[in-house]
Amino acid sequence: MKDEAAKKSFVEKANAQGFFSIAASFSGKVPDVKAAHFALCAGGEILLAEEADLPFFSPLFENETLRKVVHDYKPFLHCGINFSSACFDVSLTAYLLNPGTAQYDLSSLASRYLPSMIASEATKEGTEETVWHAMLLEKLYPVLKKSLERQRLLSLYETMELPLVEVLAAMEKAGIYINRTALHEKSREISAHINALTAEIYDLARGEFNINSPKQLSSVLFERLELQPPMGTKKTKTGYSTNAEVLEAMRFAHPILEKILSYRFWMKLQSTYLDSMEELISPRTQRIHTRFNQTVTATGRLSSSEPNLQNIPVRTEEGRQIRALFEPSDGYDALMSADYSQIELRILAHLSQDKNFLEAFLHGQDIHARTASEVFDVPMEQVTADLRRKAKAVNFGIVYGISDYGLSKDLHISRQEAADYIASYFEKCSGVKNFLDKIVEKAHDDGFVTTIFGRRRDLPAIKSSNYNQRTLAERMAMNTPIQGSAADIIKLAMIKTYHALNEHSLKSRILLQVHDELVLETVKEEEAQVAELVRHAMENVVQLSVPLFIDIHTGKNWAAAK
DNA sequence: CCTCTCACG
DNA sequence: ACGTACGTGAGAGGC
Repeated sequence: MKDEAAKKSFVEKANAQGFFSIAASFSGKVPDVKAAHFALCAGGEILLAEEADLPFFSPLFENETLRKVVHDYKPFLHCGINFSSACFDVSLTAYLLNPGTAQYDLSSLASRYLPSMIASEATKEGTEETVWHAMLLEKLYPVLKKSLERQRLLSLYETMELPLVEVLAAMEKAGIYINRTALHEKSREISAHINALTAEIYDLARGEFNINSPKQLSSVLFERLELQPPMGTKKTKTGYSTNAEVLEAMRFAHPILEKILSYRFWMKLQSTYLDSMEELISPRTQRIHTRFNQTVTATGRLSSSEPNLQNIPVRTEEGRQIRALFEPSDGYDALMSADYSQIELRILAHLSQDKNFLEAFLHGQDIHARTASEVFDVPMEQVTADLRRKAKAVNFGIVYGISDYGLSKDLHISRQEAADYIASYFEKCSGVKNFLDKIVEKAHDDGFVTTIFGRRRDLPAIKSSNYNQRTLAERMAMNTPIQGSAADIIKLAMIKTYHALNEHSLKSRILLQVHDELVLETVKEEEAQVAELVRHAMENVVQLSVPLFIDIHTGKNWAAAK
């Protein structure tokens, strides 16, 4: 690396083509990621470097006119290497080009986008891996860049996905504090519940068995106890399904059923949210550093893993006690939750221009009550809680790509009744009906759908002769522009919020994103200012035909911030 | 490694 | 007559 001549020649080649690639191997976990060694490539010329050589490279790295081509930018940020807007992340661009695939590793991308590359070359052995990666990156760059431009995805990359990486890295680095003592206490409490239920279940089953095994449970319920499975219960490979829906439907047939449901509930909390969470507390920071994955979902949403902090319980009181374990870390006073109100239905209003939806949101009405009023033909004042519940289910169904079967199952009504609701809905909300018809037609014609911001999802199955595959693709065509536009909006809001907090030198920071919600930790003196700043950023990130609205709550823990 | 189940938006 | 709600991640069992 001390070879000045080699470096000089490398810089010349990089300058001549305006870009160079960097592959690195990383070690350690967030927030202690270290880059072990690097391979740089420009015009086929390779430079190798260790972390100690970084100062040597800083003029090259900091040159904003030179594009740095990498695969997976976030780990670079985690170890302090920032390429800002001059970064071309091939994993992100490949994701934008085809968000439906699971594979964005370099070998897969090489075989997909470099047809001249022989299969064996895409996973070259023998050569130092980082060197090979740097060479692949250099070849992939012009191909991916051209595809991105051709599909009008470059601005989405530059204004949304790339700037978001820095925000996500900061959130991952911050982590969220979990009260370990309270977690142990909760775990002991739940273990007692589980032990008691286990004994009762063995007693009622007249023998011991593994309650966690659907196979064994099915044989106990439907063979030993000779219980009758509810009509239409699905057969799995090993017997009748024993899921909550089945057990609920037959819950009064035998006292064991309530016990099983209860056992399952506590077991879920214990194994998924208490036992495994503890193992993921960083010994150094005492916080949980989830990963926010940017190239996973087909719609543009983020996902969260190790652990997943986007599915922490909230719908039951006992579940909310798990949420209450998340607290502000040292030096912070509160957690703040800011969530979009009905963002998907507001997007539906915008995309469909349906008169009822536009009017409801422009007048600040309760959208489900308004829907009930229309569908069931009663004045707004006479909408009962039950009618509202039903209308809410229909609205959800619309967003998912409705079917009478799905709605009937959700509401426990007959298929005919569900079909009647849908027919009435489409009669009253003809704008929505028209939009859904048009988007499916467009998907058939083009083979893809797009969001408000131009994110695209290919739907090749829409031409399938297989009924299941084709109708699934049609539902995706209806759902993706809605779910994906919501994802776009909150991503932009995160970028805006993050920079607004930085520009005002505020200590408060974003910790989590849960699809339509941001969770921040705040200090007392900043609370009012942060609330105002977050509201402004989230509500004004885009101008739709209807206003965006967020609810903000602050508390001593995540459950209290609701 | 796949299946089943269940937590979230 | 057919079988379907959209998008995720994770634990446990069992092959």
